[in-house]
Amino acid sequence: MSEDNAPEIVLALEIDDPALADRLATLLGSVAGLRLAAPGERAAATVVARDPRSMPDDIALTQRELDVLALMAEGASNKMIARQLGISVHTVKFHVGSLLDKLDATGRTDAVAHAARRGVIDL
Amino acid sequence: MSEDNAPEIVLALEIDDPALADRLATLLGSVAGLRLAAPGERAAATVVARDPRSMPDDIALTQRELDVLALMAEGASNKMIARQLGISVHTVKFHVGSLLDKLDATGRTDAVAHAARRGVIDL
DNA sequence: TCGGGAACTGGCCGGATGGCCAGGACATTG
DNA sequence: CAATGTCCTGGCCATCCGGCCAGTTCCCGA
Repeated sequence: MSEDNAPEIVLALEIDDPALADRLATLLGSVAGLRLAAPGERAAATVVARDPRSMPDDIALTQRELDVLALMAEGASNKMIARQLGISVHTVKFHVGSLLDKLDATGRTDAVAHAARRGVIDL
Repeated sequence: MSEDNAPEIVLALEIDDPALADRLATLLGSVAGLRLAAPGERAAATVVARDPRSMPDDIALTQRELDVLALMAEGASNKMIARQLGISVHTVKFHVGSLLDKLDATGRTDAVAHAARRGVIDL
């Protein structure tokens, strides 16, 4: 069908882990319609992978805390989160407090930023 | 050779351009050893492409708003931002208000999340 | 059986936040 | 010059936030 109207897609790699980078380069390099970017070449898309070592130890968040965190990232207020999860505002505050503590954040905005930075959530 | 005991590499796609996203999804979806991530699934790597033309509106933020936004993303309170920028808390609130309006956010957490999503700031 | 963690709820309170009103200074552009 | 836009400041006020105290149910592991 559409082969010639679409030129090769140039992909750049930004992978911290050398092993993963090598595997991806091998896999992607042999795909027809794809080409890996030369150093400095402008790519249509970039494959990025955060360094797994940047995540110390899994920051043990409970399921409920993840629920609350996700809604926080949506900009939801405590009241909204409470309604959404069917719990009381007090309980939401309780979980938010735990989140602030575990994520070493000073406020909910900081907590979401930290969580996003660490890959705990995706914005 | 390298014994490929390695499982599939899960790839997430974050492509602004729907056409490019579709082409990449088709190409990458048929590569042995690769799998595209389900929505929200944690991926080993992410393919990103920010189409500069996809945000021509560029959400016209003034320099001062960008200053405030950056500090907000650091989790700074209005008082801290005021001290940092050498302006009054009222002025900070003013800029925050403009930010909330321009970014269509309900609060500072939402504003930071939106800005990060749109690539206005990097967490 | 006796912790202990997770989840949940309540009250209280100081401070932060955001919306609204008002104003002035300063530079760029028509 | 006048207009526009950015930046700055002030007050007022309803609401929200986060921290503190307290308690209750579960369920799991020592």
